[in-house]
Amino acid sequence: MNNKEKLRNAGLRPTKQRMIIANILLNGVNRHFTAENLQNEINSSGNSMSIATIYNCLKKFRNCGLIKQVESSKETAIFDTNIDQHHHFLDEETGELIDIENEEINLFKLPEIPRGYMNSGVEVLIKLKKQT
Amino acid sequence: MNNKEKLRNAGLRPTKQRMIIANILLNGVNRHFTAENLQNEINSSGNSMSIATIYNCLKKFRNCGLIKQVESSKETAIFDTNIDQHHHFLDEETGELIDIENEEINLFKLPEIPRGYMNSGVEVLIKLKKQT
DNA sequence: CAAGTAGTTTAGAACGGTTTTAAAGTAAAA
DNA sequence: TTTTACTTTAAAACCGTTCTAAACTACTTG
Repeated sequence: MNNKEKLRNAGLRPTKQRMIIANILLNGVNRHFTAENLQNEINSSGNSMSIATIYNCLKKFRNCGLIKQVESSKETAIFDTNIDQHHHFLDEETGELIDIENEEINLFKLPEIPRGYMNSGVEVLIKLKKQT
Repeated sequence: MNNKEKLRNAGLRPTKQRMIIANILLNGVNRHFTAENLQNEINSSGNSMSIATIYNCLKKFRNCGLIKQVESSKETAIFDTNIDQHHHFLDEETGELIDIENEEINLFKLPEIPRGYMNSGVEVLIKLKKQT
């Protein structure tokens, strides 16, 4: 399925701007990025786009499940093109994230989900520091 | 050990402001809170404190290990008086966090830590949504 | 195809949480 | 007591993100 179809399937109009972003992000190579990273990439490809549009687009993509947003206490929002359930290493010094495939972690025992709620995803974060 | 001693042990001068905050936070009852939550609490106890001081103090407390900061993609920083390794439920709608004791989750298999790094803490986040 | 309409993009302003600044104040050391 | 280093403060600055409202564009309907 091409990116135009992906957008349509997600209920999004394939505008020029969304196609530029989809072509950068949805090429099968997983990555982490911020809105600013993406704007730099758009600029250096000879295009340009308002930062507001980039945020709008990332929010729409996220709400449609085309990308994910990572839970991280960094000041800037970090997005992830890997939408499968998976986990992360976090380099606490640099903030860099490294993917951990779901199968690499085995959660043997989980607590009872509070009444009235359902589990909507489990994320494991392994914090790293430089070896001394 | 009283709070004055805790501050001294952590290498922090027990100033009036730090004592006010320590007395609120370090009373053995675990909780999550933001800088603003804390300021409201200080105000309603008849004291007052600059928001800059509150941030300074929370950062120092965190760096000394007296409190933790939670990994969360909320826009405001969330702190936690529970400094033991533990995990969280996250209500995705409200952002509310609920503690999960370390023993309630059993991580059966962990991935290999990247070369040159060491594991400095594992946090599991179980995202919750309202049952339909 | 033309006209209408609903959705989208934009620059710039506004926002909100956090950090910086620089001056005044305080704790500890000498 | 005097000195020194650290701390607090209000206000300004900062920075990532969202809002505004006007211009624009994709799609629908005739």
